[in-house]
Order: sequence, then structure tokens, then C-alpha cells
Amino acid sequence: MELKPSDLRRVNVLEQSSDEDLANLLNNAVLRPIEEGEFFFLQGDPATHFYILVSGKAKLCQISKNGQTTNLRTINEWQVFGAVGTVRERAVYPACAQALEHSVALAVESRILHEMMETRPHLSFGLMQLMTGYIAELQERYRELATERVEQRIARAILRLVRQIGQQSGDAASPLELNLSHQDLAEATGTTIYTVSRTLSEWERRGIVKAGRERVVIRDLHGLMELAEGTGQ
Amino acid sequence: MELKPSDLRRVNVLEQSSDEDLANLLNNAVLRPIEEGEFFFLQGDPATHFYILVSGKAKLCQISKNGQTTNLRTINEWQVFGAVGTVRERAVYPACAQALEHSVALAVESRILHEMMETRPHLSFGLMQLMTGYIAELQERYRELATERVEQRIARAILRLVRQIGQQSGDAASPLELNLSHQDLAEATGTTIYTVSRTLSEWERRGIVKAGRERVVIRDLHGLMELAEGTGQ
DNA sequence: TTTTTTATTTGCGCTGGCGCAAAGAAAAAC
DNA sequence: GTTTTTCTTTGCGCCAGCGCAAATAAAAAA
Repeated sequence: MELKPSDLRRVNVLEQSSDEDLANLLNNAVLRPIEEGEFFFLQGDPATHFYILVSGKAKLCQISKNGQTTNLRTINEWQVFGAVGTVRERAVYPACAQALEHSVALAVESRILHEMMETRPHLSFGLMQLMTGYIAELQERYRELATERVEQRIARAILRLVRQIGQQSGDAASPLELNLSHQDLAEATGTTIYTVSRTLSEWERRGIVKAGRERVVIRDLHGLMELAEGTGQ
Repeated sequence: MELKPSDLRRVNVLEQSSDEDLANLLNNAVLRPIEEGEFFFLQGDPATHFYILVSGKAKLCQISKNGQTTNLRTINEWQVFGAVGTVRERAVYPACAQALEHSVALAVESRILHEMMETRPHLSFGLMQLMTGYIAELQERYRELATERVEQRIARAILRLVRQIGQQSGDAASPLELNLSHQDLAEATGTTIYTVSRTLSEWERRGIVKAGRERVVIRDLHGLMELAEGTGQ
């Protein structure tokens, strides 16, 4: 695979960048193909590069000492991740990035973007917008985890993914089918595969979803939204 | 109370700013005194201003529909909060800011800082450093909430506050006494006042802390750290 | 001082969700 | 095809933590 500078305009933060800048980024970057399940970087690694996901799908997660994984967010094509190093010298990644399928990311030296941001405010603003959006989502999910029941959190997680994918594909019609395992859902909502399974089974009985192996089909979007809102009880 | 431009250098982000810039900020700002329990802003309000806490203490929190409060972080003197509006037009605050005691904050028009950042990269980097630090903390707390027991989370919350205050006062000797109610701890760790009370009572029996009304004195810092690490079992 | 308010403690019962274990089902590898 | 691996389901027992209710204690107000 070969990337042209202009391809990078598909990245939100780089929309308005000049050809020279984009070429400069490419010159200080390498394409890193990563197999499913492998890591782009681990929590605690020196944040020497920031990444742009070129193809595939990945997730940001934290792994606790006892081996439990917590999903923080999913990363889709042309999204930036691991950008802490562009902001602070000798930073380390505060989470790990794992490929959910065979994926390719462009690893760009943090220093380069940092230097560019010195003179290109739109880059800083783009990155800050990413950060504030991410903070808002994290805060919301934190509150959910602290105050809501598992069923509600699973409903929200599914709807969040639906929105994310719909937004990315630009489709007006929501994709009512998701590829995600119970494991994924459990890690994203802070519960266990057993509880996810029981919850989905119950929903299937009620005609809200249809669950398959690593697949969830939404049958009653409205009903699911009610569950997410905690209405219904 | 009257603020001099140079006072603003106590704010991390503004350390390196020129006198003119600081004066400019002050000219577009007002001091807002807020009584204990009242709000600087609510979640969803238009983010027209960003704030610098001049005196007192505040917290960022979310309040869910059913009235439950979740504490996101505490804000100490000379810290910046509510800065989303400086990054994006027509942004709204993703959380609310509540005074924990009688407090005064400088409310600066978001637009001003935004304009300054166009030409002063160090401001952007300062703000981004705040954001990345906050993101790292949120991610960590999210994982804790998803994977750890209540006892461990309470221990961590207490230690976090100790570190925060020690860092702020610049004291080498940790302050082993905290002013915080069970309510605060419950909201910060996603549990209930009952469980906090039971946990502290148990710790008191074991000689780890001494609990009073809106007060926690740490007797055995090492023991508390072991609880936070999940060692001990 | 007394009264009122606010914070904390604790007994008690209950339940949401955990997690083992074992079986079933779908996919992948051979 | 068969075997192996991976994912899902479900019965079962259990317990961490919830939350009411009532008592107690400490502070604040009168």
C-alpha cells in the first residue's frame, strides 16, 4: 500500500493542511500493519509516535494487573490515536491500542506534528476538539458506570456503536447490524460475558435484538433507546 | 478583591504569557463569587466563558436524571476549568461546576483565549497538556470503576486527594488529614454513603484511618496504599 | 441554653450481578 | 469429511454492595 499526501485529508485534524505539510508528515512516518489481537503500543510505552488508522479497526483499552481488559473507545479508519506525545516531551501512552482485525496504521513521529502545531493553530484546534470530545464521552461513560444498571449500559454501548458507524459510513439509514462479541460488550460496559449473554437472551425473547455469534442485529431500535434512557421502568 | 495581571501567572497555562496578554484577559473577565453548593455553570450551558478559580474549592460533576451526582474531579486554586468553549464555537459544558465552599472564580470570555491561541502556541500546548492529563486520569478511574472493588476505589480516591493537596501546597510532608464527607467519597467512587461509612469503620478498627465528621485522618499511609493496590488479598 | 439541621453509623433484608462449570453451537483448521 | 478452537448459553450458588429505617452524634441556628 502506498499513501499519497492528499489521502491524509481524510483525517479530520488534517483537513485544512497544505500539501507540503502532509508530505512532511509522510516523510517522517512508516506504515505499520498489525495482526488482529496485536498491539500498536502498550500502556506505558514512550509516546514517540502518533497514529492514523489507515485500514481495519482498533480499540483503546487498559489492562489491569489481574489481566482484566477495559475498553475505552474504538478507533475507525482515518481516526487519530496515541497523540499524547505531540503535546508533551517524554510522554507515555496512558492506554494500549489493540487491532480488532488486521489493520494498518500510519505511525508519524510525534515531534513533527508538535513542530507544525507551533505555527499552525488550526492543527492545535483540531487536536483539542478531538480531546474535548473524548473527554465529554469519557465523563458520560464514567457517570453511566457509576450510576446505571448493566442492562442500561449495554443498551447505551450498542447505540453508541451504531451511531459511530452510521456517522462514519455517512449513511442516513442506521446500520442495524453490528459485528461485536459478548466479550467486546462486556469490556466496554464493565460487566462480564455471562451477564451480557443473559441480557441479550432476555432482549431476544422480547424481540428487541437478534443475537448471533459475534453479531447483534437490532430489531427494535426504539425499544433499545428506551432501555438506554432507563424509561420503561 | 482586585486581581493584577501578574497574579494570573500562578495559572499553569498562563505562566509564560506577556503582561499585555494577561491584561487583555482581565479586561474581558469578571470575578464571580459563588456560595457553597451553588454552581458556576451547569451541564449543557453554552460555554461562553472559561474559569480560573481564584479562591475556594470546587468540583466538576455530572448529575443524572434521577438526581444522582457523580464527581469527576476537584478544582483547586489557580486551576482552569470549563475551557471547552475556547476550542469550539457554540460548545456547551459537558459537566457542571459546583463550589465546595465559598469560592471566587475569574470568568474570562472564551473567545479571547481562542483568539490568543491563534498566535501563541504555548497557550495551546498548555491547554492540551491539561487535557491529556485529565484524559489519562479519567481513563484510569474508568478502569478502576469497571474492575475494582469499592474498598480499593475508596482507598485510591483518598490517596488521589492527598497527592493533589500535597502537590498544591508544595509540602513535602503529606497532609494526612482531609476535609471530605462520606457523600463526597461516595460520589467520587460510584458507591453509596452507607458503604463508605462501613468501609471507613472497618478501616478505623484496623487502625488505618480515623474518621470524623467531614474529616478523614490517615493513620497508616502504607496500609492504605496496599489497599489501593489490591495487595493484602 | 434548646432546637434544628446535617452527617454518620449500623442492623437487616434483599437482589443484581458475578463466576464456575458444563453443555451447546458456530466457525476455523486440518 | 473430522477435529479443534472459539464463542455462547444457562443452571446454580453465592456474596458484595445497596438502601431503608432508625439511632446517634456533631454542628449550626435560634
